[in-house]
Amino acid sequence: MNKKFNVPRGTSDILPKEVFTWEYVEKEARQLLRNYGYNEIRTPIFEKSELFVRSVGQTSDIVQKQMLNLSFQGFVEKYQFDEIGLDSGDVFKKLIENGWAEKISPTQIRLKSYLFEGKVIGEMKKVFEDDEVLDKILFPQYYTSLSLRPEGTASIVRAYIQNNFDRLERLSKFFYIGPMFRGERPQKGRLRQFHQIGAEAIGPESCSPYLDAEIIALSVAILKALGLSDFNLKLNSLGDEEDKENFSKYLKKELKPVSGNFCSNCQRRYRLNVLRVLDCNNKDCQAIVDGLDIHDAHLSDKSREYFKEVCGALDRLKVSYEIFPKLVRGLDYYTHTVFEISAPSLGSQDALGAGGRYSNLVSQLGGPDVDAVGFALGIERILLAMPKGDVEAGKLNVFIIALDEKSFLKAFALLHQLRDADVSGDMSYRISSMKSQMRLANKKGAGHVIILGEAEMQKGEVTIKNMESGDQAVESINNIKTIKNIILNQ
RNA sequence: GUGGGUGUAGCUCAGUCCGGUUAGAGCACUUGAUUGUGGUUCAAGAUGCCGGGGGUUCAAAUCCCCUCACUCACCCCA
Repeated sequence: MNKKFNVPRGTSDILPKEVFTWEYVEKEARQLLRNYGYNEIRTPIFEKSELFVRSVGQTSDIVQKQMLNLSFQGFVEKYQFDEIGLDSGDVFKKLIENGWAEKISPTQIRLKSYLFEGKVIGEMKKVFEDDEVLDKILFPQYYTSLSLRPEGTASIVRAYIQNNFDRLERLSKFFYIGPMFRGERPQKGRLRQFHQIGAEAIGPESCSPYLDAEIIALSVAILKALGLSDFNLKLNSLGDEEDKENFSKYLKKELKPVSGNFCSNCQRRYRLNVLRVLDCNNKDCQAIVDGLDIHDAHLSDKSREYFKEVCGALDRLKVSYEIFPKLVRGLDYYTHTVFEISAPSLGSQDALGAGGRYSNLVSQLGGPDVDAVGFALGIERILLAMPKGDVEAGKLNVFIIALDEKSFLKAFALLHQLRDADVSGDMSYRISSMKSQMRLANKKGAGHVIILGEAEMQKGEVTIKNMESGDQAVESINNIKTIKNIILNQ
């Protein structure tokens, strides 16, 4: 016997009976998104890896260990400095001067492991003052390859910039529905290929607290439309870039004496991105952080005012939320408003959706200096949290039963005439007993059955049976219109 | 990357602790219950490398070792 294949780990087939539910979710979401003035955009499911490195953030777990790199012969080149725009002579000269030459292997693997041990970044920073050069040396693969998208925002922003939307309109509102990919260990509510519904509002006029509120209200509205009610909305503001910077400094200072007590992850976070220490789940880390009394002191007056307006707008829309000063999110691009919607019923992977504002991402990716705000919802998690009721499966209008060879030919032709007239129908392609064909018709959920046998053939008629009432009618086989009307109960 | 759990019929599982006839159940499937009429009921039938490899034994689904897959949790996130 030949080898039997299974789906790759962390992926799954969405089978026909499940697709009805998926279509329902997508339909409801599309409807609402359009009601709110968002238009669908479809971007490739892979992009240059660098796009994600620069948007999601080098220090994020997504980039460091979850990105699925595409590699095939002739595409991922052996790493060469000049391919990523570095002068190799320059780089090596500097490295040799600083005694680093022997630590760098051609593939950079050794160097990367130094980074994860946290030993290298400070040292290297002294050698290369330019962050981008350092990046290219440390993560060359991200500058020479493609990756499956781990999230949607980066691609949308890229498309916004590439297509010069800022010249076209003052505010662009996009939504997307599609698969995302992360190389994590799968578990309940976490897959390597998962699907998101997301929306982004980008443009010079996107900096309004009412747009923050709209985005949050919209994500809540979609969940409610799908029958979800048991979820919590956590809200926070990180402030602008400067506030974030100040907050980081403040945290570094406050946490310095106790930083040795953090879990190993937070040891790294402390050095690379202190904010992330705040949402660590480790008990010890939480205890340390809880002792800090985090409030909104890190926010400038302007940022605090903005956040107040967002909250006010949400109040007006009667969207209930809870302010969570420790909510920081794992993607580096967020500024100001961040939010997360979680469902306690989901277990450990409880985030149904999340989002926030990202004021600097568009310009960071080479676009105009415009603001943006958005959210993403996880479809699989929505499905897990949705009330279990069955979504109506597609039913057939008619099932045609042919009882012998001669009637089969007529039946086959009739079936196609009806299909062309917008009647959904099917038949058995094997002539078997009336009983078994009736059973089949019933299983397919056919509303009516057309019977064609010797008796009908002689008179040029068909028998039409209503499967619900059991009533039968006889009609001329040539009278397609009347047959159709009976079948569709018109 | 680190732990725990589970792999037996198409599906959901019992049987494993304490080795012993022919490995079971429910659902699903096929056929039938007098001529060409479904759902409910009844009857009959088909279905298994007991995840894979190795070992112990007269004898292994059952005990031991290895391995693979799935799953849950840590981590991280949607």
